[in-house]
Amino acid sequence: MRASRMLSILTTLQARGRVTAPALAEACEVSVRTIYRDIDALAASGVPVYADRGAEGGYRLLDGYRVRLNGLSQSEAGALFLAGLPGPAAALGLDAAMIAAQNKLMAALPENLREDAGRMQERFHLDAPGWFGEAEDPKHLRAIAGAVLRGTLIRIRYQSWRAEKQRRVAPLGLVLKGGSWYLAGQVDGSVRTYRVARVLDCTALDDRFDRPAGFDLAAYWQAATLRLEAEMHPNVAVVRLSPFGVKLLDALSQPYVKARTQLEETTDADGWRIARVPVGKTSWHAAAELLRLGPEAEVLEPADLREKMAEMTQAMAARYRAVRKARRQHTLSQPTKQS
Amino acid sequence: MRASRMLSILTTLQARGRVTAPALAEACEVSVRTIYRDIDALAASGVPVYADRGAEGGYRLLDGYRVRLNGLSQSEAGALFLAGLPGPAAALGLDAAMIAAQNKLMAALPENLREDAGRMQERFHLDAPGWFGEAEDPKHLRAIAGAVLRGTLIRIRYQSWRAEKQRRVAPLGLVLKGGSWYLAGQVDGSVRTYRVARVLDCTALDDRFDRPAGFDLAAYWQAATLRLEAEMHPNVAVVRLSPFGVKLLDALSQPYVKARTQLEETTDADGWRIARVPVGKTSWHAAAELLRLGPEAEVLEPADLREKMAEMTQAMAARYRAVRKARRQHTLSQPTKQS
DNA sequence: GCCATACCTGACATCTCCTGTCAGGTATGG
DNA sequence: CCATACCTGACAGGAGATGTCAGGTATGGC
Repeated sequence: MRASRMLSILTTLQARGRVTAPALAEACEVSVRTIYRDIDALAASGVPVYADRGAEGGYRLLDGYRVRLNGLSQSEAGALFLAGLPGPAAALGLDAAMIAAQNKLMAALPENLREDAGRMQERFHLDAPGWFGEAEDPKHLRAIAGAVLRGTLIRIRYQSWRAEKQRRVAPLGLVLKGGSWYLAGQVDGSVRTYRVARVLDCTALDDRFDRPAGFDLAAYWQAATLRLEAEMHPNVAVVRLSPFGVKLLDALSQPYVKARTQLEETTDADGWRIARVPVGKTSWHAAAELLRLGPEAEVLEPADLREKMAEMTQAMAARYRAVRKARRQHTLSQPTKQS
Repeated sequence: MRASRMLSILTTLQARGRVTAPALAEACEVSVRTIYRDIDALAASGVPVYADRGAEGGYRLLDGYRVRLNGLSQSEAGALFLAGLPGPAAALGLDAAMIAAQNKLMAALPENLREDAGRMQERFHLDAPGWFGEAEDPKHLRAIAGAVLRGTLIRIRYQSWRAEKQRRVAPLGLVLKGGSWYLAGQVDGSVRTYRVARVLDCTALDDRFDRPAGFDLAAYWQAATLRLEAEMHPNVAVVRLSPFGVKLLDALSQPYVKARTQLEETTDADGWRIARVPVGKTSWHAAAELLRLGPEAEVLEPADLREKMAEMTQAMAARYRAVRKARRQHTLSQPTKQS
């Protein structure tokens, strides 16, 4: 009888934190004296059980002892600590919680696995923003995160690239992409993506919403990014490139564009090649990308883009030429007065 | 006596996996029969202990039961599952291990915390590459990761932007930045950064190395990125911008450049403003960035960059003008024959 | 098919330990 | 001061634990 009772006491202490002897006596249907004897026996067996006398008293286990993790393999233990996003956790106000949780997790691991886990933790690092980027810390991230977890509606005032709008949104999930936070939110039955940094105001509502059955954030995000990246490059420019221009395009293009650029194998008499390059929706976007290639590229099609390139390059050349002439006349005349 | 023995048996089973009755009997200094009785009692108490008869037999606990996590707060449990990098874990060959570990961790959580943890897991997502970027899967990542964890040297053949080199490296840590993997490695006493995708060959050596005392990967990486980002923009261009040019610069620049661009408050007679913009080390890099602004910007200094801009814009304008003239002559003459 | 190894069970004699009650002490917070 | 909780020793009575022995079933390796 006693043996199983002691197990029961241990389990109860692990699960409930602090329990009084009278409570344990009632649960086990024995006297309080017996419980005191059992607690003595547990302590003698090595279980770090502690007592608090007085009102608000009772028995409890040493913090940390309650946590015990066995049954993980070496790589499993290490993989757990590959995870760990100090930056995003801090952005969400969870840095202290994460540190505490990881400490407890570490303490719960057997000694041999603790070393493996620690090694993984100190030898891998995640730096979310790309080069020259910066981690965002949007004003309303925590409020939105809270609503995401609670499953309650929010009302946001949002600055889209066209205008300012107000929306009542069901926040389904948050995504961190290249250092920027995005909200996947449902409005009027469809799921949309909002850049959290562009949320001007956010009000948490008490109303709950029905989360769409089977909503898969990762799958939604993958589809959404493909769609948006395609939308940002709806057009294709036919461009004639010098050999150096080919290299420049490769060096200056992002993977999305690189992957979809079609370069002809054949060269013309001058050694130039034709390429079909995805470009932005407006002629300004498209022109900006292609202007970077300087005189090593010539836009052939579409005609309006070609015209735009011609206009812009004439204007640029004229500007530099005008200043050159003005400066040449200056050097021929008397020195200008300083003001 | 029996009660503490049963605790001991339980602890042993949790720690060791499978143990035979004779072994337990020896450890507890009782007869095998008594152990059989104790196991019966444990099972009766609800502990899921299982027996395998025959050679390679023994007692073990139900898998998963061995794992038990208490003592975490609600936010701690959630924060643990904010972590979780399926992409990088897969790249390192740890996806299966991570899934298994997280399942076990989840199973070890008390019921109420399991819901919180699951909610965090399904409502937050990390997409490491920035927009239009792609997740790398470098050929030698796993070999390098293995050496990082073992603390053994590697010999790599590396393609720097200048030439191909061979190095004997002490791999100290791996960093994932914006979807790309970097190795922090020690060579000849100093720590350097290598892009893992540019490693052409990697040979793991058996030699161990002394890890620099107190090496902090996160601190090293922060310093290294600041240094490299500064190195990539060693110069400053003085640029005159139209009102639209100011907006273009803001829209097209990355945060690093935006943060360090100095825009004068005053405008000249035409409404244009002077800006000091960090630019690349070569005139080509610098020119490529500024050409994107089209005729809305005019480079004033440095003189050589200005000269470069003048040359390039003359050349570009001439190219489009020449083709225009050629096409105008074509339209005035008889239609060209199709071949 | 044999062997070694492991789990499994009942019976029995002997011995050890567990339990509840009672009384009185110490500690703590309201 | 009071209520609540831990703490300890003494005692009578009762319950359960332990080791030995014999024989059965199951499993993998050779």
